[in-house]
Amino acid sequence: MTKSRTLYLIDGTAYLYRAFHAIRNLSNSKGLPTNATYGFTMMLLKLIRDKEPDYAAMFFDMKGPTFRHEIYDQYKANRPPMPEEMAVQIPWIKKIVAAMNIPVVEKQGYEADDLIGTYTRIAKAQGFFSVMVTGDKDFMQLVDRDCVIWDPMKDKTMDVDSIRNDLGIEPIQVIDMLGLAGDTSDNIPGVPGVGPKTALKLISEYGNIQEIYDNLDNLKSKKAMHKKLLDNREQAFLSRRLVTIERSVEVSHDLGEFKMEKPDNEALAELFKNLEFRKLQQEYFEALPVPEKDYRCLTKIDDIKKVLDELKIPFAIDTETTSQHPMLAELVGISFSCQPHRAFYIPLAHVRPDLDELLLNSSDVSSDLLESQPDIGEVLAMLKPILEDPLIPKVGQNIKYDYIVLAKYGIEMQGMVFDTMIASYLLNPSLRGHGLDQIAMDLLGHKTIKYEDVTGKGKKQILFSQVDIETAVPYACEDADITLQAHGILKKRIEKEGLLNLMETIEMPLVPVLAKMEMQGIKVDVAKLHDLSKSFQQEMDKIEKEIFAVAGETFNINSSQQLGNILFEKLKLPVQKKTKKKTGYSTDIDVLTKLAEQHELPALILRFRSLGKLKSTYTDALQQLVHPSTFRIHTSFNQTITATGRLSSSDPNLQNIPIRNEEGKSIRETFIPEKGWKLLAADYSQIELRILAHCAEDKILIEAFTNDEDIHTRTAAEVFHALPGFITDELRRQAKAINFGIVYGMGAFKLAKELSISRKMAQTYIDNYFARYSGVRSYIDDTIAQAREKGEVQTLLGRRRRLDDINASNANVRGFAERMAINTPIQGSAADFIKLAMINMDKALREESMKSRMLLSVHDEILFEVPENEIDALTALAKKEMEGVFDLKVPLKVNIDCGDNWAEAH
DNA sequence: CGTCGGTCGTAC
DNA sequence: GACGTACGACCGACGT
Repeated sequence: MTKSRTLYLIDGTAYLYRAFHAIRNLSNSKGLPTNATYGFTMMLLKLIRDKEPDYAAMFFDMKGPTFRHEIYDQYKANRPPMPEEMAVQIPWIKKIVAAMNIPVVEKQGYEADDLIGTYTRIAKAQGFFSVMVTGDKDFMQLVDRDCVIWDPMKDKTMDVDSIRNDLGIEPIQVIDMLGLAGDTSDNIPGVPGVGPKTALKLISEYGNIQEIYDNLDNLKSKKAMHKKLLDNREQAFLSRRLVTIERSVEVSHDLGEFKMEKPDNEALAELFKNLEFRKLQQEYFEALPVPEKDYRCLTKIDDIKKVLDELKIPFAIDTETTSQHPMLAELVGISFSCQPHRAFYIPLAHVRPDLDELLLNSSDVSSDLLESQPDIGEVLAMLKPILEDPLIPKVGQNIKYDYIVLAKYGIEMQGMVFDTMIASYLLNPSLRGHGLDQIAMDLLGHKTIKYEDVTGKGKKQILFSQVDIETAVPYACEDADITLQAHGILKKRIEKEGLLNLMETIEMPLVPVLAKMEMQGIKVDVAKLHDLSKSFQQEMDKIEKEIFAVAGETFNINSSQQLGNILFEKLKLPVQKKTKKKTGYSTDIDVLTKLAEQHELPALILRFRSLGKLKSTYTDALQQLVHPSTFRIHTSFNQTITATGRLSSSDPNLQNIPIRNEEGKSIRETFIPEKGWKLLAADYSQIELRILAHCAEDKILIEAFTNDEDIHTRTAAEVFHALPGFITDELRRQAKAINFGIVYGMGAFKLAKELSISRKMAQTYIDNYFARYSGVRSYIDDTIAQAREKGEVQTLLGRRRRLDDINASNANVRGFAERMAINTPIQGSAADFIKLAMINMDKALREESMKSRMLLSVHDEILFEVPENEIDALTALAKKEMEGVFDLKVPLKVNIDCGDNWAEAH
């Protein structure tokens, strides 16, 4: 290659199309298609990395007719309009090109080809070597000793020699070849019946079209060909003209404009972030200069006082502790940040990591460490008025955790105005996690120090209190710093997305309410749990023996794989269904229940399984989780897990404690109140169907709820065309299944299975349902239509969930999204209501100075612990607050029961 | 020895 | 393939 300056001329339009068609179904979480943008970007990056061009320019076609349309009105007339998915990506592609500092050339009336053709001519005149970056064969006509084609996607170069070799003609002859052959994609006719092969042959023989026609009579070919050429003479010359790239468009001759500058890495990083090109984003953020960080460790009371006095608002706070569970955690240090890249850490309770070392060394080592930390009591006393001031706003990442930890040290934090974890969740509740590390990467492109990096993991893991202060400082400061920075970005997004009201009126006020419930915990009868475990174990031992006797061998009953082999291979019982991932035979409840008709083993297995479930998941696990000092169970309510807005509960999950059968009830009985107190459960009755009635404005549903009818009986009457008085328990049960199914978007198949009826019959029921509940029918249709349009659904209080698959071409995938579209507004609105009710109840209990306290929330139920003398007052209060939480077109109804254990209260 | 996907079962 | 939302126990394959 020549050493002279090289100009890269990039055929932007061609790459836009190629990238769009080469990559399928790529989009970011906001539903923006990004396939073309991605392919285009990769092409550009390859060009920049492989060729390191000094001069480059990008060319695009411009909308509107060109001179080719003037001479041939059918030019490109067969082209379908640009797909919407491609059009929306063009602004992004242009932004990327701009951020890469590549000049763009467009000119009305000309295509990219003509501009590139013109510039190769200018470049040659100015002593430049040209590389046309394209995959389009039309450009071969421009190739000469100073101009080649390079296709980054195939990494293939075409020069004069390769064209001669490949085609057997000179580059300039490509014009004549294409003129004869035409081009279907551009609707250039050429000579019908003459394809590329024939055209090549003719051109290599005669040189050009003119020569062919001049020598038509001497043509050494068939008569048919002769006629084709003769009949389409005009068309051949017209086509030749159409495929000829114009090389004298009026443009600036100053190639200095194309001198490459450094890309704007910051802008690129921001673009890649929005497009969610994770790997590229990371690369470009890493290329940015790292801002100077100011992370300090404060140990002197005077210094701490000074910094606290200057603390600007809002500030981010983060606590470091000895445990992931706030109820078991001891405070080790606290970090604050009120300016980006600046944070400070106050170590409070770091200890020597290794006791042996402490003993070996002289005792003043440990006193060094003590001296290097301020007195925890003194620091907390200084912090208390700030943290408890509701007018001093605080932000945090999972700030409920910090609230609980601090509460144990006598600080009841107030003014918690923003939680970055919750904000991230509200912006996209479908996301897997909302950890600070993910938020830092997504929003700031920053890779955080991992907790494990500091404490180690597995067997080698140490407590945070055992981490060196020097090691702790950057970690702890970073958490506060990142939280504050993320707050800045997330706050704007929350506002922009219209989620601020939800954040301020529901999610943030809920934080201290949940925290107090977690701290309160619930009492369990440990002795009874222990007895239950024991009796379950005894029965399991017995059944295990029977199972092994019947099976004729011992095996692991808990292994569905081994069980499947026994049932279906050894005993040759009929296979009911396979497991989803082809791993083997299904042995679930339905299968075993069916098999129980013909063999004694399945029933034994079912019993064994049921007992094992209760023991391992509940009676054993709950005992483990009794707090060593409160003797109560403190679950974690997670506010940022579910896609619909519900809370979830873990460690232990108190939202799936059994209730349906006798043994299940016995587990609920172990949840008890304090002596002299009762448990009081307040349940929303049919809250989801009431929300459906409201949203669908369905006449029958509204009437039924307004009259406080039994909704399942009413549905039975409607669906089975009977008077309510004639509805049997069985019919009511079936109607109940239908009502549930509606909320979940159930199909006939599942209903048929549920009710053990034919699919046809199930379909009839569903048809009957929608015929009667016509409001529900149109609500479902409207909701799906709206979801299609907006790509998301929302609850009554404005909680949103994106449904990217709602327009999927795969009917299965789309069906799934459609059912989510139906269920999410209903389930999510119910979640909104119970959250709001909890906030209101908490406030009311305080205002009424009642001792009663909220313990748990289980989706449509709130469980209270109430002193006996407050039962009536609490019953009235809960009914009032919960039923009045939101004004619907139907009344909300709350059922309340009270008892000496959770089973009785229900 | 830890991680992770699969299967199963509990709740609303 | 066919009913939404969770948590978690257990198994077994796989990687360190």
